[in-house]
Amino acid sequence: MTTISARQNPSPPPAEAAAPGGLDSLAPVSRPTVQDVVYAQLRGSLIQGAIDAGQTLKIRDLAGRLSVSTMPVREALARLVSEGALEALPNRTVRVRPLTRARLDDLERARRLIEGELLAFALPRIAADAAALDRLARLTQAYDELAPPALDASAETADLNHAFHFAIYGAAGSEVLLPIVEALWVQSGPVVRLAAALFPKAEQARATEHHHAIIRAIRAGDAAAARAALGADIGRAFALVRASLPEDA
Amino acid sequence: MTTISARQNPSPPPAEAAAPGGLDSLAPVSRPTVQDVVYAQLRGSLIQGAIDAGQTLKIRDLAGRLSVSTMPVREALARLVSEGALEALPNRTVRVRPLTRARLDDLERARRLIEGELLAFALPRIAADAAALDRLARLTQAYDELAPPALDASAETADLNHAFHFAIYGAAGSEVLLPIVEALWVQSGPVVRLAAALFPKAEQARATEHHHAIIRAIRAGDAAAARAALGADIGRAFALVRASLPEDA
DNA sequence: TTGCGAACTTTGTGATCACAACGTATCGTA
DNA sequence: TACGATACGTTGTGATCACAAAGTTCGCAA
Repeated sequence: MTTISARQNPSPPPAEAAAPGGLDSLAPVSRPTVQDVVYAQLRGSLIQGAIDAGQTLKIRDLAGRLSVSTMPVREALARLVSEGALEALPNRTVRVRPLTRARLDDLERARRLIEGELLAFALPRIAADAAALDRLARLTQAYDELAPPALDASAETADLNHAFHFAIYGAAGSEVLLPIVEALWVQSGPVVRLAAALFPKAEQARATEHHHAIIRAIRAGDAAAARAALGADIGRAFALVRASLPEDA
Repeated sequence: MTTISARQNPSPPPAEAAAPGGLDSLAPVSRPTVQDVVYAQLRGSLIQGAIDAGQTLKIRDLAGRLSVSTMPVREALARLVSEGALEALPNRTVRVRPLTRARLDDLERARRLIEGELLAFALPRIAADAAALDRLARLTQAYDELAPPALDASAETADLNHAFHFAIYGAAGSEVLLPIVEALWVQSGPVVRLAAALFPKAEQARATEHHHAIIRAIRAGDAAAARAALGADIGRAFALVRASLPEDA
């Protein structure tokens, strides 16, 4: 797997690629730490459903794969557990939360509620912002062009879908709700993976259809229609997974 | 401050207080770790608003106060940061999130939305459960009896208020939304502290009035009225803090 | 053959050490 | 006197070691 260059590695210093011309990026954010990279890596894998539900994660194993010490890994795992993406068993081991019927319903309800609220709040702001509307249109177009050939559980479709939704949610400007929705998406990782694997290829087009409907509703300033389209988009994946749940609960 | 007995302390083993009669508690949960205790301690302090907004927390300082090593403290702090209770500055230091006008509005909106949903979902379940109704009634009664003499920011009133609300929310049975609301309450810690300090003592009675209204609405099966009463209960503290916000934003 | 127990392995948790980055204070110089 | 640079202290982060508890496997006895 990918190797993360640790800070205190015996390897020579990476020389930091000093900005050739200007004042670097002058962004106030400091250089990301190793644990941030580990966290982002695991989070990305979870959000794409790259790790099977129910699988247990071992600190030393992950540390070995990523060529870091156990320290950043355990902190990253702790963060993911507290976000609900992973589950801490009484054995002190952590695993990807398994999908049950009750959890599926619960997740869908939470996402419809909160994402619907963010959409309704963002709607007038986006409608009044030509640049934001343009960005959304370009994202759906990219999604359209990508969908037919590579409609399966590819990382690109997942990323474009994520980008589209969060371009909307971010416009709501809620520092409180946005990270909550991000956490819900991480928890929904196994759902989107299953849904993508289950969908007959012809049906996949419906996803972008919902996106188009959302954009139309935003342009029309119709909050109810936008919320309905978003609900259909969310419910699509959940309905399919729910129908083919192999488990009992 | 309180001292937490660490697992590997040079002190003699605590002998574990073996259950005298039966099979221990036979609960499947393992003994809480040191970091859990540290986390619970900090979380409780935050939820009661015992730590001022904007104050920075230092790992070694807290470790010294609690008589533990830095290890459990940094993990507990990381958990609280990922829950949004604390804020990680680019300096790598963490502090209690300061209250701004925008954040206040944001928090209130999120709480009204999610707690209202949980209440609406729990309402028919509670109405059909005599024991649950009784528990709520007893909690409000305890709150009533406590309110007049010790209405200030005492830990007891905060705990009883917390118990009342989460007795309702827990009945909704949402494993996804419940931890989210818990996180929102931790984030609201400075608000309730400020509100309790600001309220004229005579006005404090209104809090229990909202609780009574919620119970009446539950008994009547009136979801709209229940949601309105809950919204009034939540909005009460926020309105007062908002009116006396010393900050600019 | 099956059930139970002991020894080993695995794995998470806590402690301690080392290091880098940031902030501050103090001293020197213009 | 004021400005700046350097040195020191503080603090977070990562690595490594030590330990306890849970899980696993192997062997022995009924």
